[in-house]
Amino acid sequence: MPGRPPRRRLSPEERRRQIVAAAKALFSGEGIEHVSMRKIAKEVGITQAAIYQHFENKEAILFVIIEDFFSDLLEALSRAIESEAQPLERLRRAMRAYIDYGLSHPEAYRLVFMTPMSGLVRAGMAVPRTEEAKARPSKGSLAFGVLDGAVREAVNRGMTRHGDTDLLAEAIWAGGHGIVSLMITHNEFPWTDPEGLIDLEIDLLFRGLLHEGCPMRSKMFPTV
Amino acid sequence: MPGRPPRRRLSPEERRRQIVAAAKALFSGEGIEHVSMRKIAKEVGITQAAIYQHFENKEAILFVIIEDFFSDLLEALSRAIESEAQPLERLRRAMRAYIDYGLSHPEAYRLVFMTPMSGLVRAGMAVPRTEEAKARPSKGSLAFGVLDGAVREAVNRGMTRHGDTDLLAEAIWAGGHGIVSLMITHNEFPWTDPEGLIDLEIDLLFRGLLHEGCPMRSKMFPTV
DNA sequence: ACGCTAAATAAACACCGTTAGGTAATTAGG
DNA sequence: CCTAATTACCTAACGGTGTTTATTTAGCGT
Repeated sequence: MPGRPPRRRLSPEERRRQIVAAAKALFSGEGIEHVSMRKIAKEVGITQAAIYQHFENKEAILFVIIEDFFSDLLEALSRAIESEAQPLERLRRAMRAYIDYGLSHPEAYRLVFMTPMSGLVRAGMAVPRTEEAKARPSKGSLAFGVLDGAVREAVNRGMTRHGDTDLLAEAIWAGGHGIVSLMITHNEFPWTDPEGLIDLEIDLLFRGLLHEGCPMRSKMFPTV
Repeated sequence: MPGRPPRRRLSPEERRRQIVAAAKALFSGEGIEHVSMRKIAKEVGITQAAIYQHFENKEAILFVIIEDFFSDLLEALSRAIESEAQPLERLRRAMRAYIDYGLSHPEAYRLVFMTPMSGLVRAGMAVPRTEEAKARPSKGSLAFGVLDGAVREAVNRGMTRHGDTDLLAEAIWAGGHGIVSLMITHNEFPWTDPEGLIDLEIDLLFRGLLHEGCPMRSKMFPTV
């Protein structure tokens, strides 16, 4: 009978890489719920307890995944707007890129934006408004900054109906998030037209549901 | 030493009520993650295994909670629009009621609308479009129907920029969901003005981000 | 070649959802 | 009223989870 394979010692850096890689694989494969320390360890070829030599706990592994998520998101957003000068089109492309990125990374998106306290706060996404975030901006806050910046451009040029940039950026973000979140959670829902829904959501946020001049009682822009 | 307290047998109906009540209490108290069969059982005063006499599994308990959630949501939406005739104001009130209800039941909302496959599909919310849902509408599909109906009124009266009622209802829903979902998950996020954000989101969906006549390249309403 | 550091291990803890099988309380039938 | 059937409930266990402790041992520096 073969004795168990000889214990191999790897450099901490290499093992960390392996562990994160295995976690990511299980992650996007079977979904966040089914990523366990034991499965990660088996994938890597070590015992579950060995992981704790390299990560304080499970959260610490997920934290790395979250950071990578924000890093890739930032790159996707930046690439989406880089070759465009018109502010509104920049904003539209940023939203579209955000939605596309979210929908193509559903498990990570769920972890970051749909799990209490896992993403934003801990990864320090926190809109670049706090002093701390302004000093050492995280990839997350930079990602939000892309959206925020696009909105700011439009506001500064007097293109918008409303002037509070911060509030507008949050509202725009919420709209995009609503689409991503809903389609991820209920991907079996009988959506009439997913692609059309995305376009309509963006258009609604930009142009509104109503015909121009259609009167409506509204707290922010009372017409009636 | 006192022998263990005598075993008390209750009627299945009464026990079911107790179990669901205990689950709901733990639910909104400690959050969905920390609701376990053992804790429910301890709260009720029975052993964990006894629960399986009344519910097939944990999901079955959550299912009852989901049904109640939809039932209460439907009532909240109905009450919000009952004394209003103007279509747009009915729609606005329905959205506001949806958001308020979600934010005041964060744990249940998370379970229903932010957990894969738990809510809509299984509770049969499924927009009242499928034949099955039209025949025996669930509380969930009726709740969506309130939103759907309000949108339909506005569309029928030619008040809207776009004519696809189904798509519009989904987009409006996504917008409201975005707010609720984001504020629930990131309730520690430095929102500049939560109340203002809700109003702005609704106004954005109705009136749009842009000044009237502000040109923008758009897939749905090209102006440039 | 030796000794030290630390990566890896084995074993255990407390928790989870769920199941099998035995006990006993309630109820139906005679 | 006594018996028999039903079934609510319990005890014990299984395999899973994250994590901790004590121990072994690989690999590097002297």
